[in-house]
This record gives sequence, structure tokens and C-alpha cells, in this order.
Amino acid sequence: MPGIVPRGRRGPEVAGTGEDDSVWAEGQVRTITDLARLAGVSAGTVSRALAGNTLVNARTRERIQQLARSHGFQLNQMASNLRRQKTGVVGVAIPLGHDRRQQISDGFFMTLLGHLADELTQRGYDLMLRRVLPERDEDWLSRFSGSGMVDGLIVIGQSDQFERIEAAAAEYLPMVVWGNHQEGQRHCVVGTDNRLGGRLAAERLIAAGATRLAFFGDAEPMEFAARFAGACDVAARAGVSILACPTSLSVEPMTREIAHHLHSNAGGFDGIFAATDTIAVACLKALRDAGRAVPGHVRLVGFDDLPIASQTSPPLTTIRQDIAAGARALVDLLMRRLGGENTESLVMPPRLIARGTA
Amino acid sequence: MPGIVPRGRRGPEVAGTGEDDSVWAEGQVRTITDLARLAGVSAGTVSRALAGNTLVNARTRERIQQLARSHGFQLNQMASNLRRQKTGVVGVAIPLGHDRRQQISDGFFMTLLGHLADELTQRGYDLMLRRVLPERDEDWLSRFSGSGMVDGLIVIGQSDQFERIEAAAAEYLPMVVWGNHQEGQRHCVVGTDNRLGGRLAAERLIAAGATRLAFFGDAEPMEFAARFAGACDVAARAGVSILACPTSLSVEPMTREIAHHLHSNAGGFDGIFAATDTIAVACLKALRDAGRAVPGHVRLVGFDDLPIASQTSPPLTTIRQDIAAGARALVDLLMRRLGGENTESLVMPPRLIARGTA
DNA sequence: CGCAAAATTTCAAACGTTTGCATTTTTGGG
DNA sequence: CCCAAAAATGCAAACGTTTGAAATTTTGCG
Repeated sequence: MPGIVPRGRRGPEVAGTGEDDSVWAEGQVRTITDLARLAGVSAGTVSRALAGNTLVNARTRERIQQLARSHGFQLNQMASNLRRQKTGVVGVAIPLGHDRRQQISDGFFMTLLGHLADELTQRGYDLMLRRVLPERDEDWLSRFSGSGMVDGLIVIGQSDQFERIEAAAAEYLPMVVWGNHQEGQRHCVVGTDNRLGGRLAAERLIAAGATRLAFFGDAEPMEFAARFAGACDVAARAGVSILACPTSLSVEPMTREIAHHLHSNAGGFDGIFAATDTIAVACLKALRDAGRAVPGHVRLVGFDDLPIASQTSPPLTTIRQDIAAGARALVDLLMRRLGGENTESLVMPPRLIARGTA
Repeated sequence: MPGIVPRGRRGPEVAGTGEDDSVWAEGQVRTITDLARLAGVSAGTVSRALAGNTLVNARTRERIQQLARSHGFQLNQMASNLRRQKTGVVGVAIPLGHDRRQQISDGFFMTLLGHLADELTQRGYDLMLRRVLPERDEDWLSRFSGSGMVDGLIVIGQSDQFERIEAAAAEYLPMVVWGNHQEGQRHCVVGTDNRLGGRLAAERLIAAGATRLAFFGDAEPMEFAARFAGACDVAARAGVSILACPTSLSVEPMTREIAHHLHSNAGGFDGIFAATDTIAVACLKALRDAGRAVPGHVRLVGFDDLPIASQTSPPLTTIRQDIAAGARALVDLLMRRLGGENTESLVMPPRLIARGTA
């Protein structure tokens, strides 16, 4: 099988014939021991030398590092991890409770993930991504945290797993969650004040002249529920109605549902608060197709301020979450927790970005 | 420090006082040995039992599994991996050659990543994500593959690292790359026939009445270069001009550059081929802002067929890459390579999705 | 030079599994 | 009941590093 070079485990080691390597590992310097033999020192010294430990003589250290480089030596992380009881890997779990598909390719998640990758890389950590289906695997959380494969965990979105996350938080310190904050909760969460965001959105719609509101989105996940609740606060105070229009996040159902809502509640609302920019964009399209002017007939406010938000026409008025800052905070808090600290949650303020749709 | 429960390594083990656990690990059953003691069998038997090995008596097996469950026992993957010389993890590397930022949050990458996560999960593999900056770290590829942390590698995008990838492919089998295919290349690649895609785009623009074309995008990365080349093929054959308008993928520079191109080449073209849907959407917006009708004055074709493509108005005519199929193929080929097979590259046909902009 | 202190290196025991082989127990046919 | 074969279990050596502690070498000062 030419071209195939297995990382060959070597066979039973017969008493070595001097400095010559066994036939199995043709000259390859695979282990720290190989390197030690080559350098004429012990494995321990090589280990320390590669780690830059000043315990070993500067000259020796340099020589060994040089040798390692020239032989393309790679430290076996697995072994190193086992011995040191840490991995340099942070797990990122995305629980897919309701909306199985799409959630991960939703602009928001992806943007957050990108920023997380940046932040973690910068601090020398790798990122292990795992999508979990809680209904298939009850034990997803302790499974991930207890696997020994990750030093800590970032959970993106609470989905419908609030309770399980709470339980895990009691005995697993290095975990930080992106999501909604609830009075007195145990787990450390980073997120936007969704309720306040909902208020801002509703206020804006009303200020723009809306008198009958509609909320487009799935009010099941906590974050969305809070947004909805915020809007309800304001609607109640202002004495305007608000209609819940369940809308999923996957593309096809979403367009179908939006069309349905627009059709069956034709005159039912003149202001839409979309749970997500993704939904808002779809609404904009549907409204245009239905010949309803935005913001003339219907006002529209989104949530997130994803890149697309500024690319529609008219550009989307929306509630901004600072995703980059969120990612930074998640990683920062996790690092502190890895250091044994018991950190508080961080709730960031949302900000209204007034553009063309309301 | 209440609430903090380290995975406590236990102290020096004094001769055990019977079945009672040492004070250090308060009742926790952490290792397979703990479990073995509890079950009154040897560690080996426990290991086999947990693995479902039929060598151990069915009754014993069930009993041990039950015990493991009830004590929330988690196998230490690190140790298991070390011993078995495999990890169950596939590395996904995203080299960021040119366009450092945004690339990862670009809709295309993210969608691909989402599908990869799905496919890998389904086959019982985890996904380790690593963004690499080749200019900072010459050795990124062998570093990743040789770390012992991953069983195989998927590289997303060749960036400007074609040569390095070629070199790695010579000695590292389990690697598959998303990108462009070049005659006689060594590494196994999955991707779309970008050149053909470019042709389809240009043909469509011309069929829609365009007489002077423009290409918006960075022609540096191979994939984009091929798209451009394809468009050039057709333009030359049809005797129409084609203007290269360098455009980056990051949001702010992108909008700036597009505005600039539209302004300084006001009458220079009446058909735009955008290297990416993301760019196309921005173009659409800019054209509208400039008061130029699409497809009346200017025809527009994108590339990728991202979800947004159908959400603009008019909806985007674009060249579709089947991202889900791509992800499936990447994983499939990688699995075959993990099995020792030496697989061929896969070049998928692009497809024109005719919508409203050309 | 001699000798203690400092600097450097080696030794060997972990880290928690897996697995070939040896050993013990069970089974079943005579 | 006996004894070989089959089934089940135990033993111990890996996997490749890291790291106290012990052992060795070098240094520096009188």
C-alpha cells in the first residue's frame, strides 16, 4: 500500500542492536524517547527541554529543540494531556431542543461561534464542537464535561434544558452558558437583557405609529420568551394589542408560516417585532411580495443586528446584541472559572439600531 | 470554596481500609478501578463490560453497566484514546490566508461547518475546530495532524496554502480538503466545478442582455480565480468585455469597495457576476441605493445559493453549490481514508438557479 | 585542592485505559 | 463423578508524557 504511512505502532521490541532504530519505525522520531536516544540524554530532560524549562542547561535545551525541529518531532498531546490532567480544549455544546435543523446555521449562532473560535485560539485553547439532541441523549451534559476531553464547557443557548444545566452547574464549575438570565439562577450565563430588548423594540414600533403589534417567532426558548414578554410590557402600558405569531427558524417552514400569518391576519397588525433578524428579513420579503409598504403600512423591528440587517432595503431597524463582546465575555469568564473562581453572570444591554423599517 | 468540586486527583493511596474509599475521593467513583472494586471484579473485566464485550458474562456485564450508570461513571477518554491510539475526533482546519476576518462567519463556511458537524456526529466523531493563520505558523498542518489529538483532518478552503497542503498529502493520508480541483493535484479535494460555475453565470448574464460584464470579488483564492476564469472564457467567446473589480469579504470594506466600483465605473458594465452571494446581496443594495434598476439596468448573478439568496427582492439569481452534499462527501471520503483507502477527488457540478436578478 | 552549594541530569512512578495471555471457573458428555 | 472444552475472569504490560526526588556533575570560594 504505497503512500500510506500509518503512525506505526512498533512491534515487540527486541533487544536493540545499538543506536539503530528497529525496522518497524524506519528512522522516524516518534516519541520523546526516540529523541532522547538521539540526543544522548534521558526522556525527562527532553520533556523539560521542549517545554522550555530552565532546569535544563540552556545549551542542551537549544540543541534538543533544534533536533526536534529538524526531525519534525511532534509531541503526542494525548499522552501529555493524560499525564497533566488537562487538555487545552474547550467544549462548545449546542443543544438542539426544539428547532433541530438550521439553528446552527442561523446567522447568530455562527457569528458567535466564529468569535468564540477567535478568542479561544488567542488564548491557546482549541475548540471542540458538539451538537446535542437532548431528547435522544439525556446525559449529554455530564457526558461532555466528564469525558476528560475538555477542560471546560461553553453551552450556546439554553434551549429547553434550563433545569439540566442548573443541575450540572451545581457540581461542575468550568461551564459558562450563552442565554437568558433568570432571577436566582445558578449557572453562569452571558447574554443580552432580552426583556429590555423586547421593550425597546415595542417602544420603537409604537413611536413609529404602530397601534396593533405582532410578535413573530417561537416563544418557547427562554430568550425569545423574554423578548416577547418585554414587548408585552410596553404594549400593555401603552394600551395596544400584541399578537403572537409562532414562527420557526428553519427557512422553509419560516416562509410558509410568515405567509400564513400575513394572510390570515391581514389587518390584524401594523407593527411587527421579529424575534430574530433572520425572521425579520423573511418578513420584509413577504410584506413586499404582498404589496404592503414598510414602514408605510407596517413597521418592522428585528433582533441581533446581523450583517444582513444593513443589507436589506430599506435597511432593518433592529435591536443589537454585541456578539463579539459576548464571545469575549464567555471566554473570559470560563478562564476565570478554570482558575477556580466562581464568577457572576453577565447581562449586557441591548441597543436600538434605528434604520429604515421603523 | 463552597460549590467547587475539582475532579480531585486523589492523594497517595494508603493501604485501603477495606471497601471504604479513601478520604480524598469522597465516595466518587472516578476510575474504572474504583468501579471494579465496587463490583468486586478486576479492572479488565469492567473495561470489557462497559465496552459491551461478550467475553464477559451477560449477567456480570449488565450488573456493571448498571453500577456505572447509577454512580454517574464517565470513562476517561484521554486515557482510552492514548491506549487505543485513536481519538474519535476529526479536526477541521480553516486556514485564513488573505481575508483574515469574516471568512469564518461568511455564510458559506458556516453552513458547511454546520453540515459537517451533523455528518460527523452521526458517525460518532467529534469535531475539533481550529482557525489557523498560516503566516504566523508555518507548520500549522503537520502540527495539527501530528498532535495525536485527531484521527483525521478536514481542511476548509485552500486559501494560499496549496503547496503546503500538497506536501502534507504526500505523507498524511487521512485528510480531505474543500476547495478547487487542479489538474494532477495530489490531495483529495471536494468542491464545485468553479470554472463551469463561472461560465454558467456569464452565460446567464449575457442571455439576459448584458454586453459589458464585471466580476466582483477577490480573484486571489483559487476557487474565486476559477470562477473568474470561467466567466472570462464565456466573455471572450461572446466577444464581450469583463472588468475585474476586487472586493473583499469583510462587511465594511466590501460595502466601501462596491460603492467605489459602482461610482467610478458608472457606465462600464451592465452585468455583474459576484464571487459570492454575500457580495451579490451587497451589490444589490448598493445598486438600489444608486438608483440603478436590477435587472433592468444591471443584471446580477451570485454564487453559493445561501439562504439569503431567496430572501432579497428581487430574489437573487445565483449559481448553486450543494453544500450539504459537499459535507457528506467530505466526511465520507475521510472515513474511507481512515480505513486505509486512497480516495479520488470529487468535483460536483454547479447549477444555475434562475430567480429575479438576471 | 577540598568541599559545600548550585546546577544539571537521571530515575521511576504516575495518568486511566485496553488487551494478549494465563488462570480459574463452569459446562456437559461420557 | 471425571475430565476436556468452553466460558469467564484476572494479570500485567503497554500507550507516551510529566515531574518529584534522587543522583550526578559543575561551580565557586576559602
